[in-house]
Amino acid sequence: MRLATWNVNSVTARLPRLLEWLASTEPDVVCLQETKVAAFPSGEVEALGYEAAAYGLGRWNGVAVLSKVGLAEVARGFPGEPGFPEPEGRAIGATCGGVRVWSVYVPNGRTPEDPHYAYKLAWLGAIRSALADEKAAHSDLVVCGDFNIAPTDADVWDPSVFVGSTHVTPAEREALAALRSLGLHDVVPKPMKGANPFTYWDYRAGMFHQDKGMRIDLVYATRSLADRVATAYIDREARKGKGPSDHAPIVVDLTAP
DNA sequence: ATGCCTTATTTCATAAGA
Repeated sequence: MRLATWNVNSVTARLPRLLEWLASTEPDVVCLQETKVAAFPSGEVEALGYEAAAYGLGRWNGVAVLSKVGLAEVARGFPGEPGFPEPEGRAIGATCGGVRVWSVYVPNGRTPEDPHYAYKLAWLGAIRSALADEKAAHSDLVVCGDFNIAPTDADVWDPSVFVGSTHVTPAEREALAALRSLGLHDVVPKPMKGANPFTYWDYRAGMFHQDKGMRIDLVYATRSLADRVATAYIDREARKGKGPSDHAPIVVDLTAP
């Protein structure tokens, strides 16, 4: 099974590139974030053989799961999920080919002083509880998406730039560790060029070309799935050229169970 | 970088992103 996750930064703006990428990469299951639509373009991906389940409430956020291997038990949001204060489209779960898959878009946090930061930590605490239940119900569980946290200082291009910023604070990293303590393992993808497994580069100032990026898109999988990882890579080609997302997709190939 | 791009919208300005 080929599994992928990609923050597309608007599925509307990215639709031609997304469709081209799906056709060439041929993932079986795709987690999307920041779709930024209430009405997902299901017909376009269905034409490529995918079923689609989406959860988007407006101009911000929005997540989806696409699958060629079945799409069952779809859950939009999770029990106890906080809002800001209203619900946001930040998590969707589905069972695809026997694997329980969640696509998540963790709140950004903005700054450690911002109410959005407290919301981020509360949201992470709440999804940990929900994922504990998910793991009890599904032996093969994978949580993919834009976590908006760099797990270590090696996951940002220059730690000194991020001192005092969100995405690197101890509380955020502890929230990630709490997810791992459920028995979820960080599937670190290989960069296709250079040494850094970054998945996001700011649009400005040639950051991508200088490889000044961050690893904030993560794949957290149960041991059962992590042991099946044949390869995992960051498709930096998808970050190139005209009209890219500011995130690159992660592609994970799993051997047969 | 106190916003050097990009997105969508309550558009010719703003909010948000990380």
